[in-house]
Amino acid sequence: MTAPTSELVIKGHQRRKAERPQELLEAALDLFVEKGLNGTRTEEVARLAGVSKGTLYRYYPSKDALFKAVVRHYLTAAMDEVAGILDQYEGPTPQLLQVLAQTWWRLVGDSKASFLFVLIATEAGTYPELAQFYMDEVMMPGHLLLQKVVQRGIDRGEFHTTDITSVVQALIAPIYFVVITRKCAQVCSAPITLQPDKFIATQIELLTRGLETRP
Amino acid sequence: MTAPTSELVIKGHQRRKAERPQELLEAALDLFVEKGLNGTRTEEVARLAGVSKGTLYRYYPSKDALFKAVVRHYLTAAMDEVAGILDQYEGPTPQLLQVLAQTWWRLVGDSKASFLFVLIATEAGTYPELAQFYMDEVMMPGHLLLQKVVQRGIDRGEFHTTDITSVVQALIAPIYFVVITRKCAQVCSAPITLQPDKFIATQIELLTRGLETRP
Amino acid sequence: MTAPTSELVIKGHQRRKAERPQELLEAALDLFVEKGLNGTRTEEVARLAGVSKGTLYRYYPSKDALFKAVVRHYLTAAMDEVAGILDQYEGPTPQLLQVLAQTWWRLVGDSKASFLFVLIATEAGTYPELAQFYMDEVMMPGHLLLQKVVQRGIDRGEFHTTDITSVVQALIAPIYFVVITRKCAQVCSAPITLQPDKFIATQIELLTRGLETRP
Amino acid sequence: MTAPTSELVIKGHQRRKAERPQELLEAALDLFVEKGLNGTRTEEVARLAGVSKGTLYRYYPSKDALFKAVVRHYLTAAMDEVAGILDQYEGPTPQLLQVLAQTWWRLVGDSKASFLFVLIATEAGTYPELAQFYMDEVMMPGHLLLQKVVQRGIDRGEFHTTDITSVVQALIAPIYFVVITRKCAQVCSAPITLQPDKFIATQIELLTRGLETRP
DNA sequence: AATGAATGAGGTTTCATTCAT
DNA sequence: GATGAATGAAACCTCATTCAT
Repeated sequence: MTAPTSELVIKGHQRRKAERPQELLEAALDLFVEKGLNGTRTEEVARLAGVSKGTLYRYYPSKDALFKAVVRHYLTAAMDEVAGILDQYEGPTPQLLQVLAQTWWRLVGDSKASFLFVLIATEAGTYPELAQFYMDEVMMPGHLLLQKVVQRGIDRGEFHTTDITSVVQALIAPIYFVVITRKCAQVCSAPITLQPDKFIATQIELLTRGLETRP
Repeated sequence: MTAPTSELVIKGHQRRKAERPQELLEAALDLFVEKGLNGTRTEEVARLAGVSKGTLYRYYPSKDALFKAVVRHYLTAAMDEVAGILDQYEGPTPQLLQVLAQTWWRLVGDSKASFLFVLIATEAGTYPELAQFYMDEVMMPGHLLLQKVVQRGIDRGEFHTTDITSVVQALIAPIYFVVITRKCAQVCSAPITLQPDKFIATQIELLTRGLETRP
Repeated sequence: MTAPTSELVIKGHQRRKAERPQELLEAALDLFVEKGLNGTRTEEVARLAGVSKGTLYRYYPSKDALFKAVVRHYLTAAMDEVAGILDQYEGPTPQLLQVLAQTWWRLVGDSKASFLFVLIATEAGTYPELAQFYMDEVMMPGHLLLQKVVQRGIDRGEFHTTDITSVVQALIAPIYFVVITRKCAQVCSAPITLQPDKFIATQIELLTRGLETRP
Repeated sequence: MTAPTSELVIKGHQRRKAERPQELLEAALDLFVEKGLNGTRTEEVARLAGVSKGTLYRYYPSKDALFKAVVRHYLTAAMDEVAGILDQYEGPTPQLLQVLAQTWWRLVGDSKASFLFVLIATEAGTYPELAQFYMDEVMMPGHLLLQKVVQRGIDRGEFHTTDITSVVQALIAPIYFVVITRKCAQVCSAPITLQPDKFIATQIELLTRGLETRP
């Protein structure tokens, strides 16, 4: 029989407080994905998280800050995890690519957060600072990561010399497609039905096959 | 020697008036693409078109109506033209697909209007009626059209039996990619440089080759 | 019988429009004086001017801009007029000082606008930019003007050599007193009753007498 | 050798607690003077005093109450001390006036608290109850006190018969000037430099000389 | 028909005050 | 008693839409 740790005795206000940021980020992600950045009202985020307007502003001092926190929480963290795999992996690059893609898909692609990828494209004009933030924190690191992977394959003689940019594009393109298609299907009677797992698997297979050096 | 038609004598005020709707739609498209639906102010549309707010509302009684008119003008018309090709075309389906894709690309894909395709995904939550309108007027007809084409290829024995939905998806995916990438490049220092013509050509080639029946 | 000038035919919207800025500035001055800068709500200014919130913002894009316009309209203009007298005056400096003081009193001191002089002292911490604006546009020019006058008296041998700053202070001090006393009297049962005309006349007399060179 | 009084054993928490009200009043005065009543946030007062918001509200149940406490602590107490001098003083009235003025200046005029005198003028409209409180607790007693002094001088044949109100005004006017000038100098590049001690001394000298009966 | 002045609902953000811990 | 999380009434400001001229 052990004494309760300090964590276990937290309850009421304290317990709520510890969970607030997470709850608010979840609510914000849901609404940003559903209604866009401009279309989401801060009060609605608060209500969805079960708190009042004022509480939201206690944790995130502005809508911009809230968006940045959402991006950091749902994307940057995942990017770092994916990058960590690259540093430690020892095996052949085609397999590495598979692992990276699957990890990314599991962490981001297969969740609402993936919609942030498209969101920024339409809201960039209204929120230029956030667009730049997104580019700096997510897009640039992502591209650098993918470039390193492809370069690794070329250096090890596993990939034939090719245009690295094209490969990066080919890796990103299906993401946009899945994201947008999924969103359209939610909003209205969808003419398209998509099986994301199957779709993404096919894309990766095509790509890695195309990249491999052949006798 | 022919008498001047009524069209030819229109000038000055009259001429301006006849061009107003067109100029307003151009301005609206520019701004919707740049700032999104929610982020575009009607006054700015009017100013960009060189008229006053009141004049805008004389032609289009609301922002929603303006958006619908933009969609009809830039997308529905193009869709009809593409559909017209299908009805008249007599040759082999692979060539038909090429012609359709090129026509669509020339009319829509290679212009600002293509961004509407992505725009609706982020604004759908805020303007559900417009989202439904877009689905009914653009997306559904587009898919039906493409399905008819693929079915035609199968019926004529030119395409091997396949999942029609997959083909439609494969035709649409590169569009999203080009649109989003182009937008990101406008807003900030883009890590990606894209040559749309080359990109789209490659995609179509891959697709049609994959669809052909082989010995 | 003359044709009506274009001014006379202005009516309705147009007529109102021409008067709006003036009416808004009057309302703003009234409320700034009554409740301070921070205590005045923009909506109240609009209502007092007989218009809606939106109309206020059509003419003055922010509360700060409104305050600056009030200062320019009620103080800067008066300062310029006072300065104009200095440039043209040819007579003895003691008389010039009398004329300047009386003019200033008539234009500013004897109106609500004089309270702006004190207002800025308490609101400076909350609106530092406006405080600086006030210093640059009103206080500095005022002091320079007064310094020039005193210097003129010394140069012409009418005033004995003295500390110019002290004279400027002595000219300004009674203004503050009158302004604050008047305000206190408005708010509550005043223990002080003030006759501004008599008070200011006495102050000026004392000052000019003290400045004159004597045999 | 004396037993330790209860005061001497208070320390740590106890000692802190006993000083809380004083520390809170100091913080409140600092901020009221810097930012005005409306511009000061209660949380900032608490933070400057080194306690939490809740603690502030434990001692002073509202912002109004806090302001009243500040006024009582910094002004009413000083007024009482000054009034005490009047009751005990036996010497000639001109000297009494000098002592009173110097005492007041040392206790209030030469400290931040003197700014409260001007503060109320701009905030009166927003906080009418506080304005009335200030009038009742500070201004009225002050005027009555001064009136009594002047009356004493007249009754004893030391002052020539004169308008008592004018004397009271003449005593108060330089206070306003010093307070406002000092504040302006803090906020921005001040065109005026003031030596308060010298200024106030000159004022008093002028006044007392003017009041004395002459042969 | 064209203009742009006017409106007011609604959005983001602040802050005095309360109260569970 | 002390804390600071939570509240929600306002405050500033925007902008789609109307309508007198």
